[in-house]
Order: sequence, then structure tokens, then C-alpha cells
Amino acid sequence: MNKKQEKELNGVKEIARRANVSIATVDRVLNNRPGVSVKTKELIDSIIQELNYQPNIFARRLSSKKILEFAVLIPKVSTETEYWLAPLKGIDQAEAEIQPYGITLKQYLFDQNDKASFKRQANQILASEVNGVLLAPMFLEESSLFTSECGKRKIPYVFINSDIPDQKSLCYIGPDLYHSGYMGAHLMHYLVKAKDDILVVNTSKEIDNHHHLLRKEEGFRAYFKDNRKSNPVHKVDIRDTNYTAVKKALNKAMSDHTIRALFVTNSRVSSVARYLVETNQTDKIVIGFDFLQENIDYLKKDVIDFLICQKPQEQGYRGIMALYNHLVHGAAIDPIYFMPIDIISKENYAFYRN
Amino acid sequence: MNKKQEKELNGVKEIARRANVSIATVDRVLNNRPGVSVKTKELIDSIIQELNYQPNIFARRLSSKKILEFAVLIPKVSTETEYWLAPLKGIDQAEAEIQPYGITLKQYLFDQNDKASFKRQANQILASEVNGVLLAPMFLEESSLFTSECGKRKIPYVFINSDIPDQKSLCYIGPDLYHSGYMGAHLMHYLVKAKDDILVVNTSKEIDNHHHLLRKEEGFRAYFKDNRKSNPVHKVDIRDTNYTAVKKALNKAMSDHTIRALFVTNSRVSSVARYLVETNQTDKIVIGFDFLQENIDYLKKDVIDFLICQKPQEQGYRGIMALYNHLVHGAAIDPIYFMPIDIISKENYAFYRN
DNA sequence: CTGAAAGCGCTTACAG
DNA sequence: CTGAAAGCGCTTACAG
Repeated sequence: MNKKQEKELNGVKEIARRANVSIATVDRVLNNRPGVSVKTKELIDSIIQELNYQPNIFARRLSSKKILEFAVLIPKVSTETEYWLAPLKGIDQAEAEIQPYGITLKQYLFDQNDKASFKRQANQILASEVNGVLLAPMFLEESSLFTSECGKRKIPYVFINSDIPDQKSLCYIGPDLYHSGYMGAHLMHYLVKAKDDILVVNTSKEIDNHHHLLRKEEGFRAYFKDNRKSNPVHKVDIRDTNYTAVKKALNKAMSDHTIRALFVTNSRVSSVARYLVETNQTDKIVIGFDFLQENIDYLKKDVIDFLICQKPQEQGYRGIMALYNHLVHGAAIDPIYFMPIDIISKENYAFYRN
Repeated sequence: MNKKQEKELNGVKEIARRANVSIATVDRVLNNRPGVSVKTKELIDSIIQELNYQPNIFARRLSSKKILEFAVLIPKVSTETEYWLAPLKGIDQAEAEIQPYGITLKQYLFDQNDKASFKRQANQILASEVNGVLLAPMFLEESSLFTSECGKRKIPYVFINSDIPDQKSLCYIGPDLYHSGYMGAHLMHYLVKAKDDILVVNTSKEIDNHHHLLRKEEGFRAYFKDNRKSNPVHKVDIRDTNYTAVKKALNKAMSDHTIRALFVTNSRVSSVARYLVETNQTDKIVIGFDFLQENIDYLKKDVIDFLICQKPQEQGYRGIMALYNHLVHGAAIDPIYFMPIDIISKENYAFYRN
């Protein structure tokens, strides 16, 4: 209690005092910079432990000019893939939030229907100085190549929207596809009668994306099986995304059976709805995916009954924040974050937050 | 381009240079501290405008010892009101996040069934030095008295869970009760047949809380009316929350009509479910509110069909963050933030995030 | 009503 | 391998 000169120092100063070194040396240890003898380093490390020292991020940020760059590798927005507007919005939001902390983002957008463009953008990223990557691994092989290179360079990467399991990503943030299909089936079973025929509609140009749809279909069928429902479940795979192709395929499928209800495994449900309107079959029950304006319009008109949605905006936001929390705060990140399975109808869509 | 000595200053220094004053004076203006001549103040204000100056919150936090205290005035958690665990969790989360920015929280918990305890806690808050308040205005009159006193003292306050409209709160964060009832009816109409009888169950001890339930009932009935459904909608008001009272009231109501489905306007739906189990009526359709463990258990057992939930945890989180953003960053706050209307079933509950 | 100076806890050259 | 010193952009006494 005498002059307090023994205590009362904070942070690096206190560590320096205890270790009998200068704060510059403490800083070197703290930031894993070279040029410290093993002995000194060990001493300082032990003091850091003992003090349970947490750096003051305000002071750090104030004095440092260092900036981190994150790369964003997702599909570009087009009329056909309006969906990606939402993750992008979440990404922008995260960017605004962490920019004051010295983070910059750079977008590398690719064409969802063109593997080559994905590869090109991925290489651009590797050619630049980047500290973290957020990506939608749409193309399995190309994505794996890219991320294993990131791994070698110790660049953390986060998957959103779809996962590549056995990959050492920092984390995956997105839907549990199987269970969202299962949920769709549960809703469906309320709307159909015992023997009503159901049609599952998978629409996708790219074979890689198709896997996701099949996973949802699997969950959908599992529900009917698990609950011993006798509804026949038919399916149609549409390998082109333009409306003419959709129309043709549906014409065929709808004439093969007396379909009562349709389960569309992705956001293309608006094409199906359009078809039903044009062919005067709006009495059919329709469940599909994603909170897109077109889909909502059909929801309002009672053509679509329910949409299942998985907060794409939040996926983008959380993806960036995961990188940030990991890199800046050294936080532990959950390897998997499944998004909630949200049910949207005419009554609650106005309250939905992506 | 000569020695750059004309530019290159940042923040307060640059403002001080342009205004030909010291940075201390700039700081006084920036923080609305007294002791600056009107003329100087105006000059400095205009320069701030011109520069679109944004203070560096890192520097501010680093140099300031000031701390803000927020008071939290919500019901205490009891077995009967497990619900409030969730907002509290969100509040704790927000606290952890903004604590480094110099914010401290203090909880003032009251008994939901005891107005006097609310009053007592409210007075405690007024007796302490507090910079912002988050409250659940369960008791209309007492809440109004309290918040008008806050208003006089220029202490901002945020409502969560339920609103008192014509009050000058910083904002309301919570459900749109009418529309959540409406949503419940929409789900209900899928599960019942044309003429099935429906029972609305309102359970609440406190008359004030009862208003909220009636608002949901209103929405519920409106849906059936708007869509010209012919289902008879009966109702039972239960003015005691213990199970015996619930049982008795339900026995009566269920014998008056052949009820096919029940809409329970709050989290007490678990009592109703328990009753149905005990009386062997689990074939009834049940829709209720809130993601509580008991309710989820009945959801899993197929006794409850759907729960409507409005992210109580997020309400708490957002409430605190609204105060923080307003007070620390001077951000503009939306006066109303309606929570999404989430639909929980057996299939998606595991993915739900409060 | 105003200003000079110290200090918040870090990082960053620079010197040795 | 190590240290002394300046500086990040604010706030806070203190002096006038």
C-alpha cells in the first residue's frame, strides 16, 4: 500500500515490468514476431498466462495501420439468380460493421453456370494478398482445389449456402438440406389428402448444384416413409432453367399423373407457379424455397402455399463475422452452423427478416 | 504539394486548426460541454459539418473512463414464467458485446403477478444513476408513470415484448400481436375441416396481460372472417394459471361443444397439452405460442402441432443494442421493430434460434 | 471562455 | 536479440 509503484501498471507495461524487458519485446511475443530469445519468450508467455492478459483492441486498432483483406467468392447476381442478392446484403452489412476495425472486403463474383469463371476468380484471389475467404462452394472439384491451396497458405475460409464436409474449412454456415426437405413434407402432409399424388420438381442446369436438390428430395420422401403416408410421390428433373423448358417438362409430368401438390426443391418455384397460372391450375398445392420477390408475389396470390427459407442474408453476415472473430479476436468458431428452417406464408412474409 | 503542412491533420486536430482554437475547445463542442462562446461553437459546428467528421470510437474509448449504466426492468424467471429466460439471455449476450465499450447493465427483476414489485423496482431505478432503460411494460399504468419520469430526466427507454403506443419510447421491439393471431388461424385452417369447431384459450392471471391475448384472438378470428370460413370459433378465458384451474375450465369448454382444434394464445399451451394427454384427447389439433422446453416436449409427442414464436432472446439483445447505438453512436433508431412470426414444428424446432 | 499537456494501451520505425 | 521514443485520436484535469 506504499506508493503503489509496485502495481497499477496495465497491459504490456505490466508484463514488461515483470519480465524486466521493454514493451517492444513484449509486443514481439504478443504478435509472434521474430527476434526474441527463446528464454525471454517463454518468460513473457508465462506472465501473459498468469495475468490472463487480454489485449485492448481499442489501443491496438488506434495505433496499428494494419488492415486485413477478406475475399468473397460467390455467384454474381443475375435475373436468374436474384437469390445471391441476399447473402451479398449480409456481407455488406458485416463489412460496414467491421470496417472501422481495419477490415476490407473484395468481391470475386462468378457465373453460376460457368465453372471456368469460378476458377478464374479463385485464381485471382490466390494471386492477391488475402487474409480470409468466404465462398459458396458450388463446384465441388474446383472448390476443393482452391480451398486446399488456401489451407497450405494458412488462409482460413468459410463455406456458406452449401458445404463440402471433409474439408478443413473454418466453418460451414447454411441449411441442413435433408431436414428442410423433411420440413417441406410435414407441411405438405397437412395440405393433401390420404392418396393425393405429389410431384417433386428439381430444376437446375449445373450437375453440381443438383446434389443439393436431391438431398432435399431425400428428406421429403423420408418424411412420408417415416410416417407411413401412402401418397405417391413422383418426380421430374428439369435440366434447363428457362421457362420454356420448365413448361414442357411440367406439361409432361402433369399429364402422366393426376398431381394434387407440387414440392419444388429450390427457388425456381416461381416458374412452376407461373406455369400453373397460365394453365389454370392454381388450385394445386405448392411448396417451394426462398424469399424472392417473384415467389412472394405468387404467395400473395395464393398460388404458392408455403416457402421455406433459410436466411441467406444472415448466412453472408455470419460468414464474414466468423472470419473476423477468428482472425481479429482469436475466437473459437463452431465448425457447423445450421440456419433455422423458416416457414413463410401469406400471413407472415411481411415480418420476415432474411 | 509543398510540405503538406497545410493538410494531413486528422479529427479534432484538423478541426482545431481550421477553427483556430485548441482541441480542448473542439472537444467541448463535440461533447456538448458548456463553456464555449456561441460564436466559437457555431464555427466549430460548421467545420464538423463540412468535414463530415466522425469521431474515432477507439480513441474515444481508450482515453475515456466514462461508463454508461443501463437498467433492465423485466419479469424474473420462475417455473411459471420460464419464458423470460430467453430475453435475459439476449440481454446478457448484448452486455458481453458492449461491455468493452464501457457499458454496464443492472437488472431489476419484478414478479409478473405483483404490481407492487414492479413499482418497487422502477423506483430503485429512478433512485440510481442510470443512462438508459430496457423494460417490459407489463402493467400499463405503472409503466406509464415510470416512463414519463424517465422522459422528464431525458433517460431513453426501450419497450420489449409488448408496447405502450402513445408513449415516447426510443423504440418498441416485439411482436405484432394481431398478425401472429392471424398467422395462427392460417395454419389452423389447413388442419381443420370445413365445419370443425375451434376453441380459443386465453390463460392469464393479470388483467393487463390479458389485453395482449385478446389482440391475438382478434387476429385469429379476423382470418376466418376475411376468408369466409364457417368454422365456429368458441373461447374460454382462464383467469388462473395453475393446472387445476386450467383443467376445470377446459373440462367445461370441451363438453359444451365438440371441439376439434385449440388455439392457445400464449405459452400456457403446455397446460392445455397436458390436459389433452390426461384426458386421452391427443387427436385434437393444437396451436400455441413460444419456444419453451415444455411446449417443445409436447410438440415432439405430436400433441402440439405448431408453435408460433417471436424470438424473445433477440428482443432482449436488440433492445440493449438500440440503447447502445443511440447513446454511444448517436444512431437513429426505428421506433418500431416487429419481430418475425416464426412457425415451429416437430421438424424444424431443432434448428430454431431464439 | 480557452489552451497546453499528459495519458489511455498499444504498434511502429529506428538505433544499437 | 533488445530498447527508447514517437504516435494513433481522443479525454481529462489543471491553469489561466
